[in-house]
Amino acid sequence: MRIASWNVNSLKVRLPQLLGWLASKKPDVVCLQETKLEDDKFPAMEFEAAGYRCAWSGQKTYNGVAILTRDAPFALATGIPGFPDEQRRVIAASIGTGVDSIRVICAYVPNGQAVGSEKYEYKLRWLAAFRGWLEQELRQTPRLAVLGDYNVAPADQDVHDPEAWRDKILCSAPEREAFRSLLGLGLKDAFRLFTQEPGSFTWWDYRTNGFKRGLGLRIDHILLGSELASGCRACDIDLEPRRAERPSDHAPIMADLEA
DNA sequence: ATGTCTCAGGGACTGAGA
Repeated sequence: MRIASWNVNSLKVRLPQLLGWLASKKPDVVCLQETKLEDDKFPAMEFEAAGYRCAWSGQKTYNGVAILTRDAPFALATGIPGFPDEQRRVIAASIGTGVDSIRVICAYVPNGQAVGSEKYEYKLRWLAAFRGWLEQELRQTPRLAVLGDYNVAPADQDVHDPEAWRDKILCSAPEREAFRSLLGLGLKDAFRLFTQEPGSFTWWDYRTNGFKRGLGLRIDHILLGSELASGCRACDIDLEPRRAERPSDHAPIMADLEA
């Protein structure tokens, strides 16, 4: 089973490219972030025609998340329990039957804007609440996969110029500590289960022409509970969509799981 | 490199957010 995550930066703009990518790469589960669509505008019909069932939680202009699955998703949940938030940033769904079922969480972690800003404080509060929720979910369902745009580059090797980014947003010590505390729950960073090329990134700033210059960060991640991690065969970043016309600023990441 | 892309409001362009 192949599970993927992609921050599409507007599902309206990226829908044709996403449909082409689904037909070409045939993932079984896809977590989307920054759909930027209100719920009544979600293109469920187009995805169903492509062979996917959907769960979504969106809003106007910003944020918005969705999960596409081959089989019908169940036990849907939106938002972090006990953390009231207007911003649509998380959705969870279960797929499969019996002992083979897995719990999928799709997350769009706040960007944080700048270290020390109000949005940064919100990001850290959000991540602390997120950790508490994942701890509960792991107790109920160890077969947990948490995919999304974490807006955190976990280590210097995930940054094209670590010195330039030192203590900057996406790289600051408190953000990295929050990410490490997720791994402390027993979750594994699927990408780092394998030998990877140096300079492997998932996001490049539009403004600096970052992709062509190799100026990227690895901020999109697939975290797996230990059981799923031990059955993970591969995890790769797909650069092809980032080379397309009108690309998202993010590339998709995909993991191949046993069963 | 205050660089680009996206959306909303309003009906050309500006401001938000990333």
